[in-house]
Amino acid sequence: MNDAVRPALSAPSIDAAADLPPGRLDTRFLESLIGYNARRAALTMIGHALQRLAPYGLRVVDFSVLTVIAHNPGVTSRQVCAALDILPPNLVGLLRGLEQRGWVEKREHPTDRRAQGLYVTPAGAEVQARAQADIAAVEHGPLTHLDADERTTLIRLLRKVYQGPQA
Amino acid sequence: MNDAVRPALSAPSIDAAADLPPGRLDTRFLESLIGYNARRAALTMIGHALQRLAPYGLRVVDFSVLTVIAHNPGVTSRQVCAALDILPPNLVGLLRGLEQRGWVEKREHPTDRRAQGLYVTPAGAEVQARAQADIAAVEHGPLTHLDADERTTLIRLLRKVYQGPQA
DNA sequence: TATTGTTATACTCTATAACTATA
DNA sequence: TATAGTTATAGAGTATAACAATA
Repeated sequence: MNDAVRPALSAPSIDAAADLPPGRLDTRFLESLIGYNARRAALTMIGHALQRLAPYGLRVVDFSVLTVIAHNPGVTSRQVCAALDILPPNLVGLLRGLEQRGWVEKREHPTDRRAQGLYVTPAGAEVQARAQADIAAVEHGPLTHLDADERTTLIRLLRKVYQGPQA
Repeated sequence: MNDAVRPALSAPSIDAAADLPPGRLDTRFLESLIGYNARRAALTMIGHALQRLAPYGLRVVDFSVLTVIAHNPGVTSRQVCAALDILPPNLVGLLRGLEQRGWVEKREHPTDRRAQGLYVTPAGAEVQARAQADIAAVEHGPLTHLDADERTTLIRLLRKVYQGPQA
């Protein structure tokens, strides 16, 4: 997000949409698109999450990785990559950061000596649980501007978009 | 609904989520979030748009800029930046590309000699109109997995998320 | 021969500082 | 003093190629 979102003083648009408030541009086509609106809503909600995670020194991607490991003890790097759509080379640095803070540790995999099992430490589990509670609070809080039914409907429709009708 | 949050296990049990299909990870918390689902839906729809725009040599951001200019003749750079949340230095290259292809041109601003009015050329208007039709086709086509009512509801709820209840 | 984790690296996208010419 | 457009550049995010160890 950036701050360059101040409407300009005058609207030099000559003949654009006459039924729009003066000073505002006609962006109605873009605003009619699912992708455009979904992206803006995602950026808004991710911005809220960002603020809630900042006290823990976590970015959204760090929290996602930490959460997947916390909920799937012994998971491998490749599995985390597949679940979160992260490329393996880019996960290395993320894991290194979580390891250095003592929140994640690698142990040898029980059956495959190439792989490593990922686990959260007690400290990591604590941080993840608190962060998850904070994220859940903002998700169900007034910042979403949605009641419970609307949230349910919204998520159902979004899943339909990216998973198909069978979702 | 499904607000029950998974307990954070730190014990090294391999199969954490016994009620999940084997081989799949537990990502249920992330999947309960508006931001996560909105981002995935946005990436899906933007991917579709990407494919439709490729024949014109347009990326999504190029199409967005071209569309705003086409629908708002004489608009200034700063207004485009504000409308699309693009930082002014990053718009320069985008406009240069559209100018070099003969789709956009700058004229002097009628009242402010610092500014420039942006206009689409006839060729630019043609490309924009065709691209917009293609985008609209995929938007209302079977790839969205939504009927008209669902699309309307989805967009209304997404706007509520990022614009507030008054939207 | 294929896969896991890794390094190095390139490419893209986004953000900041600073300049010029106008207002 | 503030704003429009621009340059240069820094930083984050994302992508590909290739390697050693293991399957």
